[in-house]
Amino acid sequence: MNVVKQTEKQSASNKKEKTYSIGELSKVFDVTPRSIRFYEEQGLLSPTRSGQTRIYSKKDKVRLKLILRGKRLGFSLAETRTLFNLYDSHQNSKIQLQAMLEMTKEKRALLIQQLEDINVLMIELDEVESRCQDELEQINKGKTA
Amino acid sequence: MNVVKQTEKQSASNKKEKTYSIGELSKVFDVTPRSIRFYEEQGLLSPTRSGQTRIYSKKDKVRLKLILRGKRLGFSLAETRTLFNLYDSHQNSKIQLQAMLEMTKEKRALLIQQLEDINVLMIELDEVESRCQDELEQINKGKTA
DNA sequence: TAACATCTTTACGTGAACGTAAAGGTAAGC
DNA sequence: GCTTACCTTTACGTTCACGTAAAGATGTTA
Repeated sequence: MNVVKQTEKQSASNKKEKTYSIGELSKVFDVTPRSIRFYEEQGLLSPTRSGQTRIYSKKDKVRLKLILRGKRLGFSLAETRTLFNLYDSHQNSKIQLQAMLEMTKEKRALLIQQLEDINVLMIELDEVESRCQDELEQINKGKTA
Repeated sequence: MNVVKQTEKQSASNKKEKTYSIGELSKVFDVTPRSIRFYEEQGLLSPTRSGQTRIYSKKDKVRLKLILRGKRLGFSLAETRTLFNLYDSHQNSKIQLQAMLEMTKEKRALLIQQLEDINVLMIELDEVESRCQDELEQINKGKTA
């Protein structure tokens, strides 16, 4: 009868920090649980467990967001993992920092290229669109087709 | 001895229009001939032939450029093909035009999302980079590590 | 004429990112 | 106590975008 479920109970019984089930995250980000488990298998997430069940913290949630954004920008999971590892390693040796800088530089170049691509495509879409609309008007007015 | 090859000969013997071999295009765009043939197999290119050999026109070259830009932006070959088909169909029925408009709209939304993603990532890269450089300076000065 | 560079087709192989059963555990609610 | 919902693991299957021989045709160069 009561729509309120897990979420409420947790925040009532436990004041520590909000956590998420795999199903919740899957809905929030519109990905399948299978994908989320796969990301873990690939070393991109490491949720804690309650028995067998995975418990995701806010940090995990942020990570997932980063993974998905990376995907949208064409990063492979392996690349994202590498970035995570570099970022996580707080021993931060000189070599690691330099690797990080090189990676950011590389990625930045790619992003700039993408920006260019997007600009060009946007303009082309503009043209195509207005031409389409013109033709549609023609059809609707004069019965050209 | 002479570095000048096919290209020269063609433009000398034939004033029509410049054409390209698969090898030329492959160098120009830094893709393998295998990929170019694959795009043809998928219905994205249809070069003419001279005997068995594929001959690519300027139009084909433009198409290839579009394919690759699409790829960089995360378009599948199937999507690009659909766009090509819509664009090519000059019978331009009302339905096709509307399909085209919807597709451009969809794509535009994706591009806007990507722009957002890129902006966010750029800022993050800035932060990471300056932090890295700070730490590198620390290391180089005080021998912190 | 022989060697090479480049082209061709056919066809099996591959890596990434999941999809999809199958079979079972656990906790909530009726 | 039974159903329902959600979780788990294991493991094979699939799609996309090519890679990679293998084997042969064609054309230019030494």
